[in-house]
Amino acid sequence: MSDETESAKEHELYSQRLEKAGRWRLLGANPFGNGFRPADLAGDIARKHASDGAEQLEASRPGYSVAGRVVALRSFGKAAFLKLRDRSGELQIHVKKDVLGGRRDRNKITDMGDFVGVKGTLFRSKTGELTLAATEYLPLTKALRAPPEKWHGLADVEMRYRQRYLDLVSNPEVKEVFLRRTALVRYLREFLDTRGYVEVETPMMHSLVSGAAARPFTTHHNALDISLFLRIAPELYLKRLVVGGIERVYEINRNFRNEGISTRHNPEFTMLEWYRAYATYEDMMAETEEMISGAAERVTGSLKISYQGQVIDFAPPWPRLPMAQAVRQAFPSLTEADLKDADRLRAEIGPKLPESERRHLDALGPGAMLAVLFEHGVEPRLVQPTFVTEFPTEISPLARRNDQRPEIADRFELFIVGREIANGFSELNDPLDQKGRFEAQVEAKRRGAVETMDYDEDYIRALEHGMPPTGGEGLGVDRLAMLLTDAPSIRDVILFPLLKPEKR
RNA sequence: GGGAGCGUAGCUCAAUUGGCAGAGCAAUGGACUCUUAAUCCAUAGGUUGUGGGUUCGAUUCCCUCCGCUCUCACCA
Repeated sequence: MSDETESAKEHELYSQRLEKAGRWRLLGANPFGNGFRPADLAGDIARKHASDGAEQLEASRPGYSVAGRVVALRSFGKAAFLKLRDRSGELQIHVKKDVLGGRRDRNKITDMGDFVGVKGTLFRSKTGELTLAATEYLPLTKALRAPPEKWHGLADVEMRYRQRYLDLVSNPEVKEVFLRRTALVRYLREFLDTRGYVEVETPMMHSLVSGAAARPFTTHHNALDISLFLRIAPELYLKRLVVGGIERVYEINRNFRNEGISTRHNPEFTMLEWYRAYATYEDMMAETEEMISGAAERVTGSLKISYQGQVIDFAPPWPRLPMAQAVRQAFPSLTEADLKDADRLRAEIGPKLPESERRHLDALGPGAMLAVLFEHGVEPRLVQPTFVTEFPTEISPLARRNDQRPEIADRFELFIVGREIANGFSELNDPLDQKGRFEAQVEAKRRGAVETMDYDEDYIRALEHGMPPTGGEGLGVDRLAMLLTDAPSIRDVILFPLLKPEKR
């Protein structure tokens, strides 16, 4: 540790452990050695013998070898109990001087956090705990830094995110959260795979901004000397694949959006997008109900979960709520005709918003204004799973127009605990209409809007070759993981959330 | 960027109206061959985030800056 910013105390603790590593070497053990191959797993042993009595074990004396991190250490000078943790769980180890003979000092130079390998026989201690009595005790890796406080664990929020490895060691429940997230992703893949969807990987570096309303990160390719954008969505590439005949296709991967960080936003986040030829947005809603309720059941064991004190019931079917209807319920003074009048809507919501937000309203048309009223008046109240339907076409540049009412799109969003979890629609496969929508986006960008899409000529060309009628959807995997793990912040379900670089 | 809060030993936290900066864990030395946050004795560990101000005296009150958390905005 050559860091100048370290305190004298840190240096002292580090030096002590480094010195002990040297003592390991004197005893013939490499403090960073390799080659010990445990035959068994601590947690498996504990489970296998959970109901075995002391006499039974005394008679059979089953032998095992395990390796793991020392997470508890109680020394008695000539004997010690320590607790070993490996990927399967924990097991207590008993080390005795008279058994280890000449190597007895090894337990004296073991610290919390070290990795050791142990061979021994199983017995029950006087207090009844299943314990492996060491016949061999081998230091494997010296931890040169001490773990966090053993009782309270690591509490500093920043340190937990920045040094996630310590968080995982110190707060065992954190590992459960991430295992559950992994189980969720595995379930999503399985769900789609069994329905004939093909998983693909499309570019993350785009030369155009497309597929969502967001500001991109910019990067640069040296050899080609071109600017590239980290993708904000894979949407247009996936639909090109539907054009190409991959009629059911999905991708689970990262999107990058250059925006603020909050408990619900990380600049890189995981999105599932899936597309299904010959499906409508209504089919997608049905599939979403099946997928998410199935995920809840698989991952939590129940269709009813508790999220931050609220009970969420995933049992389908979920209500379909047209946006205009929802807004009229929330703002009873508005008439049917008012909903098509941008100025009337502005007058309704404007005074309730802070100045910083109000000035963004001026350029918005009636569809976008309706969405603003929805976001403020309705969204936070949608606690139970709810599909909001009949989105204005104005804010849905990639979605198919409704046949009867061209001002609305065949689109829905799924809300749970006031958050958008998924967004799906019948895809716009009319290249002429799509052209016009892109042009409107370009025009908006020219007027100064920042979160608009570029005109994608190749995508238009693809549509001109013919895309079958298709339903598509995007689902925020992190946000769903939050719900299913009862996590208050998106940072709790992302192993390494974006942080400012550490000041040195 | 706005607002609120926080910053004390390696970790988790105390410190009365502004009056000598403390505890537990971890560490070091010692005792202890059945512990479960082991126990007991002893030791060491601090520029109270930074810089300034008020005061006889500041962890405490005021200001600057830095960092973090929450929140609003941006954004799904």
